[in-house]
Amino acid sequence: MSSDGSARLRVTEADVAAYLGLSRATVSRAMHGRGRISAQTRERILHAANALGYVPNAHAVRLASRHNDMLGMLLRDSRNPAYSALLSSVQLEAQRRQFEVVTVTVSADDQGHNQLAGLRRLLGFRVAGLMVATGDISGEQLRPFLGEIPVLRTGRPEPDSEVDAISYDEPAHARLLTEHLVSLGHRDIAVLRTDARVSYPEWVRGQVMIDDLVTRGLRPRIFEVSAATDGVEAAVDLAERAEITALMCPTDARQLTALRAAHARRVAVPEALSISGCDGLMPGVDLLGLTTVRLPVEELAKAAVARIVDSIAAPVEPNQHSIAGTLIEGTTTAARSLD
Amino acid sequence: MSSDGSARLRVTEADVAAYLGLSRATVSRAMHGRGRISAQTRERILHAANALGYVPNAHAVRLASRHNDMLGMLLRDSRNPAYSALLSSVQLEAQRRQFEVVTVTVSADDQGHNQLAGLRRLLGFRVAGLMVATGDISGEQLRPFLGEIPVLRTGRPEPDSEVDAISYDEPAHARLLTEHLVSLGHRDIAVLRTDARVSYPEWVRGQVMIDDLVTRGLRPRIFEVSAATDGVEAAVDLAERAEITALMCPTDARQLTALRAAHARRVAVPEALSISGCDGLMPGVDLLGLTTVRLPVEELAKAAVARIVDSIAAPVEPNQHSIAGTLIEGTTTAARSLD
DNA sequence: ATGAAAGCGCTAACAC
DNA sequence: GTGTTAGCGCTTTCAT
Repeated sequence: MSSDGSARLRVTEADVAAYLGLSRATVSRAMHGRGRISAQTRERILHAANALGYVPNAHAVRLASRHNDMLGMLLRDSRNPAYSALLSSVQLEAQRRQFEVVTVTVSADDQGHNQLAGLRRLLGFRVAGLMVATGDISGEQLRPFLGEIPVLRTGRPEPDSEVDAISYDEPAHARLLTEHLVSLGHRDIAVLRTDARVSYPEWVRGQVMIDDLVTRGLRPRIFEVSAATDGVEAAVDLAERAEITALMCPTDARQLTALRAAHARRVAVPEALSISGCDGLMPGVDLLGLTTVRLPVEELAKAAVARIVDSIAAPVEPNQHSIAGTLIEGTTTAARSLD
Repeated sequence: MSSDGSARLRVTEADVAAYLGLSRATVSRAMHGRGRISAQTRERILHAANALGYVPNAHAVRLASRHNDMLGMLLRDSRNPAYSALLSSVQLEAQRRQFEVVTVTVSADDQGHNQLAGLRRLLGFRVAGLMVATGDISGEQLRPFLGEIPVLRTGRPEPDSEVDAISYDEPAHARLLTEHLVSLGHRDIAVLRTDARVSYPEWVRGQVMIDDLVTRGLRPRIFEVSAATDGVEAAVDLAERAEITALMCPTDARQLTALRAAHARRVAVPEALSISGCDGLMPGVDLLGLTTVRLPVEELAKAAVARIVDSIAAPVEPNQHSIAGTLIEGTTTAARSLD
């Protein structure tokens, strides 16, 4: 487990200093650009460092220096494109602000235990702030850390009002879609509602769609999505019998399933059945012409990093901020045909 | 930029030692389980550490201890599910082996410069090994590091034979698919070939499909995929005129586009046109019934981590290892109908 | 089994 | 502007 790496990685600040007949302090100043140092020696040092292949030891730097420039991100193991997209956006945004991101991916198997272990690993790095992008760890479990380090629940709604959070405005997404369908003239609408235990955000979307439709005086048909069944077949049945003219899915993946089922049953989309999704993250979603809401991933990442950086600078009041995406009107929805 | 975190994160090894009236050395031994220490004091220490909220400073640990337990991963900024899936799998596998993974995501904008800067940042952490999961940095650019630290090009084919690599066996994937279609009786086949500059792996798939079909005595129709056009429309044109009975796409995303185009033109899939893809990573791919090849992401991640860990233990001969995925026979392909 | 002491590689006052 | 001197928090011989 021990690498006896050769040359360059063994070069230390002292080596560079000795090579130039300078002191380590001067080399240090040259490397991170702070402190008084003549432009000339600075150049010489940088040049020599490069020639010798000197790369400052990040652990030593962080141990010795006061300011912490690492952000911790706790991520749920997931193929979920929403999370992977979030990670890369956060990483890029943090980099832009000169912060390093250290990520710990936790598998969901072990209830709570893995998550807390992950948190501890992050704390070991003395991260300046913590972004928690998983719902597996409760607000309750987060509490003990709140006083010690900025914590931001990221990309997930947060029930605990003590915990600062910034998430997608899923209710808004749901309403964007219902508004879209209703304004197209649809009245007989089915909604796929995911079991909250399978996916909480999906459940929220479905539930709000249903509520909103009811508020508008409609009586949506509801199909439950669980681990066992996705409800799509049943919904398409209804479309086949012309009992519904629109089907609202909680994700684009499910929308694709619905599209496929409709196609197999020769139910024309969007002529006979309009179908909507939610996500907008699938590669090629634009080419596919899906009607959906695009999650504002980049925007969320920017806002999250900004928020956590702010609360590192000075404590902030916990707040539940959310960001809404935008409706993408594709070709899977159309005005209700009056036949 | 400086957090003056309170209580727990200020607790140090010395605090725990003082609290118990022991020496720091003993506490240290208790924390990482090595060295002679009585089970009894070990328990006491662990208990006290927990009570005081002591979390060892990872930087100090890594600076003081000999063995390096970090793996560096250079990742291309990408929404590409193949990469995000790889990242989470690698992370999980590394964790299983008690390695920490530090990732740097590089955006592709700046030719080579960003990539090298990313590499240096990784080296700063004195990572024990480097996984390079981007093609943006050439074997040539990797050369200088080869002698100093194990480097593994991961998930991408490597032209430079000096560089150890483990990647997907894209040619095998291509042949799995051609074999599948040919055995279904298809003879008039179109292939979408992506511009190599847009995506090298996609280009390989397409090119090998074409070569393999030619080898089998067929004359595939070729459609170029560039940033500007995806060739799908043209291909479906041909299907409409019954000049082809199968269309091979380089990715599942493009396959979806093709499916949609076919549907729009009322070209029945798979009756009139069989369509294949490649990836198998899209959420819901199983439900959609796509015929594709599933990239062996988990397997690759396992193999990559194993390989890099091996070469950390002892130098290995550079080698170009590749892993093939498996054919998924969906419902987008079927035997050629003889009409 | 435990403690004392010497670093690991770097930064940060404080002198000069 | 540059050098000196203490650490940062931990590990690790080497004694005891």
